[in-house]
Amino acid sequence: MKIATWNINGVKARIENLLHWLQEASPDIVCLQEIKSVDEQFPRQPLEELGYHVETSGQKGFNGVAILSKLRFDEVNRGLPGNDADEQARFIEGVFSTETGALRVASLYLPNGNPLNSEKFVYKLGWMERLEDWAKARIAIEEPVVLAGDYNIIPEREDAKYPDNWLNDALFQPESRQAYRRLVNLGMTDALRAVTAAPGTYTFWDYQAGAWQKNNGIRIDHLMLSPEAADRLVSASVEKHTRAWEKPSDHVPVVIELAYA
DNA sequence: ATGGTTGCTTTGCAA
Repeated sequence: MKIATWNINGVKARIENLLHWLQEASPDIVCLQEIKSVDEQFPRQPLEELGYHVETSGQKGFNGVAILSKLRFDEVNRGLPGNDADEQARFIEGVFSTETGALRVASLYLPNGNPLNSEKFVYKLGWMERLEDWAKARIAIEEPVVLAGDYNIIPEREDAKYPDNWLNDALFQPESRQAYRRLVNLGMTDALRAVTAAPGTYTFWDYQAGAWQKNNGIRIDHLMLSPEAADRLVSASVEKHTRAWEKPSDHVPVVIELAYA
């Protein structure tokens, strides 16, 4: 089973690229972030014509997440628990049936958190505490879980071409990296890190200042696996070539293969 | 070097 995550930076602006990539890669489940669309305007019809079930959690103008799946959704939940006042659309999860039971897949868009010393950074760290609680509960019941999305976190120096450029950025703050590390210490596996130890594997290149041409990238899109999901990990890869397409997203898809029939 | 680019709520804001 192929499961992907992709921050597409606007689903309406990116629909042609999305359809092209789905036909090329044929993933079974795709977690999307930054759809920047309300649910009513999400272009679900061409995706359904490719055989995908579509579940969205959108909002006007920015944020927004979705899951596309060739498998039928047994269950869908929107929103990360732990703060009823949080109205930002950054989390959706689906539950699917496999031959060995349920598989849970979540699509998350973790807050960027910039600038530092602002409410946005406080919100980021609070959101990560809620995510940790969510992961703890899921790990405790020994359920296979894929927690995929744009984490807006550079885990290690080797995950940036120029790590020193990010020292004053929320994506590379010690607090952000420690919160990410706590997920690992709970037992979550960073799928791409587990498969490829090669430095220089990036998932995002800024639109500005020729970052793509200079390979000035960072690795911030991650698929974190619970132990039961990690046991089935076969491969992980980055769909880097999509960044060179016309009208690209600034992120590229990351794909894992799990051993399900 | 405080630039540079993109998408939406558009001539500002978030990334």
